[in-house]
Amino acid sequence: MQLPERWIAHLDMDAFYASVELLRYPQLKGQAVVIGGRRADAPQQLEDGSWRYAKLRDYTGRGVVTTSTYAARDLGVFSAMGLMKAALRAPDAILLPADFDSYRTYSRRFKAAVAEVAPVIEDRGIDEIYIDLTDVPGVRDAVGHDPLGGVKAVAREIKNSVSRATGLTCSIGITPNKLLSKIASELDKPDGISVLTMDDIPTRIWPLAVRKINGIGPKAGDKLVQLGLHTVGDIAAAPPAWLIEQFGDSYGAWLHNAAHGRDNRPVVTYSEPVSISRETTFERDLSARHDKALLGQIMDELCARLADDLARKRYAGKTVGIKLRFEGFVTVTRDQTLKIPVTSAADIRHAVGLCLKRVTFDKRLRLMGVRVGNLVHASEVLDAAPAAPRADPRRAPDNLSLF
DNA sequence: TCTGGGGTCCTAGGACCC
DNA sequence: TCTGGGGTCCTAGGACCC
Repeated sequence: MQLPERWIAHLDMDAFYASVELLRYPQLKGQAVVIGGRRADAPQQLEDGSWRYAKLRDYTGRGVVTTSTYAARDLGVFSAMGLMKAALRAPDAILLPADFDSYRTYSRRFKAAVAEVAPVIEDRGIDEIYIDLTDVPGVRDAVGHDPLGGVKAVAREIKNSVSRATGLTCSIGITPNKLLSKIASELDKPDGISVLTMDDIPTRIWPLAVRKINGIGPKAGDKLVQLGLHTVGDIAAAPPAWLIEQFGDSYGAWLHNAAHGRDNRPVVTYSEPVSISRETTFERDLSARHDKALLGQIMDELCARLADDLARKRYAGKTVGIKLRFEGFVTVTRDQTLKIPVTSAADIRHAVGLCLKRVTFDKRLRLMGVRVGNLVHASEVLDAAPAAPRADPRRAPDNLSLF
């Protein structure tokens, strides 16, 4: 066996949100539970101390499944599925609203627990991370005699540490790179460890569906299947020149490399945010004419929350953007880059007004969002700089006239 | 039964400058 | 007096991910 230059782990918490909820409601263990919906759906404790839960069948609205327990998945309920659709498949499943504060707490805990064993960690969101194990003593020292054994022992150590800190299980894939590890962590889920070398690609990776590769989404997946390529092995066997013809220089070449398990991206332990945003989907579609006041109010609220986020994270941004989604799911964005970075709700709201002027409102709205990009640290913004044009609080700014 | 909210990255065209 | 070639910034849309 050719020894890899790196050992990269991908750690994925098992049904993370649902598992955190089961710590709070252990009596639900084994049941079909779906996370999603509104705060109003939170369980209520009755006088006799027992709990009353919302059932999926009683849900009405536009929410989606955030996560589900494995019992719910057995009934065909998966992440991103509309709750109304999920209710058809599992009407008796229990519905719990998402509690992101709690999930963030457990997220910090599990990452700290991993860092005690292996400190080179790349954050990939609330419930997964990449870990570079190459220089972890238990891995490095085993290279000479039993590399795979050393890697597995460290993986067990990480899982034990996570379990002690959180009471939760996770699945770990360990391979020579991030691409393969991401796939490997799913091979033995939940609570599993999978170690793969490049030699395992033909037997363990090539039989998998093309969508198992991180970076092949619904569009590329459909196109590949349309072209007769169903498995990763099918892509690997395709002539690279043909892939490039079909998918373009960049993506075509990437597909070829990915199918052969090649990926040299480093584990990145720190990154600055690029943008911060807030958006909301309405309970019912709103008319720019009819619901003007309400839309103006919602936009004010979004700007206020975004300004809060910026202040809390100590960022300012030079580009303000809006996102509008109309009935029919047609999405439109408009950006406005300013001379001076903004932080205040009023300055954001003013720039939003400039963006809104460039949109035609001929359909009802389903969603509105605000984003601030081109971020700079708040400390780098000169207070002495001339103030950006501000909305006069005594008068409705003219941009409000659009709503 | 239509499809949340928070992100990143890529592409492609036009403006503008040298 | 019909028109090159970069580089960079801005904008809009879209794919993809958790």
